[in-house]
Amino acid sequence: MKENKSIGEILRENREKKGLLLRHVSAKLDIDTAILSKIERSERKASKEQILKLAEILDLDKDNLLIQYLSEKILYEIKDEALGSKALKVAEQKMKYINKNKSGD
Amino acid sequence: MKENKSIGEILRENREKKGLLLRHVSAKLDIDTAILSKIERSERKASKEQILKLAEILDLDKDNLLIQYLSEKILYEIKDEALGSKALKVAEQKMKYINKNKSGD
DNA sequence: TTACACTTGACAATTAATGTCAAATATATT
DNA sequence: AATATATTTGACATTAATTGTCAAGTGTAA
Repeated sequence: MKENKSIGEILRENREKKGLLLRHVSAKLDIDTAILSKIERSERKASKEQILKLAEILDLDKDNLLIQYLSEKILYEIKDEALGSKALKVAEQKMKYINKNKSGD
Repeated sequence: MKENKSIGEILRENREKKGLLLRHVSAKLDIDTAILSKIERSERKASKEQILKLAEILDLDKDNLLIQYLSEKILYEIKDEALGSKALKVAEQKMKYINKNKSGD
């Protein structure tokens, strides 16, 4: 029941599945291979633009990849916080509230 | 059923309730009044340290204030994202997974 | 019109994010 | 073993975001 892959793992798996080298993909992203290597090993974070480009290059679903990316960003914010779980729940509450009241304002 | 106050609103309300001036509180925080003014009007974000100090100064529950603070930080990350809600849900899933598997590792 | 609290915006300093490059490590292949 | 290729590592440069100061402005009340 292995279900939790990091963005980095997803990117590496799919790059290798397509037989692409860091060199090939990083060229399309217009960055050094070093950075892509770090992104795949979760040593650096990608930018949103890079994620979208990577989805194209690797034929991955953009929305899915973006959701994974954003959720990692969220977790990064609270990773060292004892109250992280509670903060997440409150954020969801607020989100509901915002969405409910988002009309002409 | 007004339930959603920003951290800034909470801070201002409680500062005024105690009859304190920006000058008084900002001195304790060791910052310019301008910044505190901006924090209270949500024009700037406070730091975690400032939030904890403010909880002390204003006699507010630290955990509560911190949760509010963190949840705002989370929302800030996804405020312009169409997929924000979904990302939040996925973050919660991942959080559960992490907490479940956090033993000696 | 003076006094006081707060706000605004231009700017400076500091810190974090994002990138390059060259050298170090694998891992094959000859 | 030696060469070739792919990836990793870390020192460093550049850029962007955060966090702050300061001085002038606005609002309100004595």
